[in-house]
Amino acid sequence: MVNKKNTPITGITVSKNEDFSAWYTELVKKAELADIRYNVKGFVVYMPWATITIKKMYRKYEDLLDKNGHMPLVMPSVIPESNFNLEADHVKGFAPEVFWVSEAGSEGEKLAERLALRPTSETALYKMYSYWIRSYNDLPFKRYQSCQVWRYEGKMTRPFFRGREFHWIEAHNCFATEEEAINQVKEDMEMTYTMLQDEFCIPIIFFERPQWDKFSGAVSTYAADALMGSGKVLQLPSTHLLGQNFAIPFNVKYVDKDGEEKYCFQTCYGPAISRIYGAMIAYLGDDKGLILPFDLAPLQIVIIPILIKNKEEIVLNKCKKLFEDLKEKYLVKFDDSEDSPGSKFYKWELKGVPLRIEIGPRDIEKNQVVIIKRHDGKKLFIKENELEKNIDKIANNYTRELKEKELLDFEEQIEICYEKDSAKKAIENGKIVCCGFCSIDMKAYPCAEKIEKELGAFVRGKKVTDEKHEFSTCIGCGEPATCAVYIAKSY
RNA sequence: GGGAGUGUAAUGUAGUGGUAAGCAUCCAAGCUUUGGAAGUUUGUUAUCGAAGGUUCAAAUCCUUCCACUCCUACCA
Repeated sequence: MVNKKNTPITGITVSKNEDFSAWYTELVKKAELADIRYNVKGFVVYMPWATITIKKMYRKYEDLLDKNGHMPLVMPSVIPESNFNLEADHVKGFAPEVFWVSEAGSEGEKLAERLALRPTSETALYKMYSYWIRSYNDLPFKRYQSCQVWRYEGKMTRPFFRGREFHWIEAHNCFATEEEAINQVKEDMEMTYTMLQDEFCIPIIFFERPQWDKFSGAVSTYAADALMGSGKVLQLPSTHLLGQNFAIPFNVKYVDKDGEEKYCFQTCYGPAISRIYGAMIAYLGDDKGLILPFDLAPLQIVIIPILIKNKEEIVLNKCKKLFEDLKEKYLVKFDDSEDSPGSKFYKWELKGVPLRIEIGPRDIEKNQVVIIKRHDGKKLFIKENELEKNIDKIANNYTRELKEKELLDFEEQIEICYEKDSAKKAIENGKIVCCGFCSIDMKAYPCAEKIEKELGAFVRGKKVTDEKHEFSTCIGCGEPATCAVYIAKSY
């Protein structure tokens, strides 16, 4: 079969390297991940192909939270204004992006009290926590919910990355001591590494955010930045030490062993699954389309028959038998549609199916099948009698291979800088800058503002673990440095 | 929040005041095909983003709104 000149292009037409934005838009549309024709800004339809993977991601995350002692619950999606207003910094941070429900019914009757569509659930949950938590026997108290939240975003929305409605998990925990709360933050960070790096193949690094960049109402914020290559980072899950900032206004107290009433120490953790999905498909995908970790693919194996006139039956039978053998263990499809083989190859590569099995008359003569791996395009010829064993091996190795291929060495991405000029150059060269800073407290904010403006990049914070680099002076003001910070461009 | 652009069928487009709109893809039916995007025949689908306005006459000109795309700012 010969490719004709007027062949329509149903695949992706732009290169990811040359025009990332256009590439992503085409990927979302052509792989049928989201439909943006719903016509409400920032609200998109999640199509089955994305929804299946997102549900699998939720399942993995929820299993891990369960294992670490969290219990699931489901909160109402509206929050009374009086509740919402209880913690001053929190209100200040979130009020500009709240959607309000203010009337109801065909006459447009005003509600006695406005209801916020939750932008996050602290102020919904903690009202209930004050009922539920009575004594030290109730602690630690660990809950999570998987839900949608709404934020009235400014101009730029993009499917999965940033919507006015997004899908996440939020975990909200209460402890008797600050130390336990700090340990929870550490556990949250470990969970994040397990999920994002090991399961979803996205390289990340955790930073303690500067005080001016923390979650509204928190004592401190620890956020994972995904390393998207060429020095740019993307904020992914963050975990927050809330101290007693919410416990006091919401009256989240317990009676301790000594009979005294005490306020809890709280933490919250918010992995936004929809954004993680966006980051994953953006990071792993290539010019042919999606690439997915094996466990997360809606379809893991597709079998494509190569039909030659008068030899159809033997090929079809062989494919059917293989399909029957594989379907118990894997998500497998036998694509016997009328399209030509080539068009099927393109289609399933676009969809990111990890393994493609081709069977044609020539293979049957040689007692073999052809297996092609999506993530590296490698073609394997497997003898029929070794098929089962080999498929298991290939499937088991797929995600690990993908992770190794995509893992970035953080140290290779950074450049140590001692003054502004070299830092500026490093940022321009697509590096993450590591430098000395006066501090990450509010008093360093003017310093950060100046530097951020000059470099066109942001102070992401202090690295959470094993900082190796030391600096004597702050890159902004020249005063003695108290810490090393990382500066990077962000998406 | 600031800037630039776009809106005609499911999709991509032609159509710059005068016949309710042409083409291709998709989709459906048939025949011939099939080792990287098949060919062919027939058929279905649009009151031109929405609402006003100008005009004898509007997809086409004007106003407002909505949505989308890109850059910038912010967040998860």
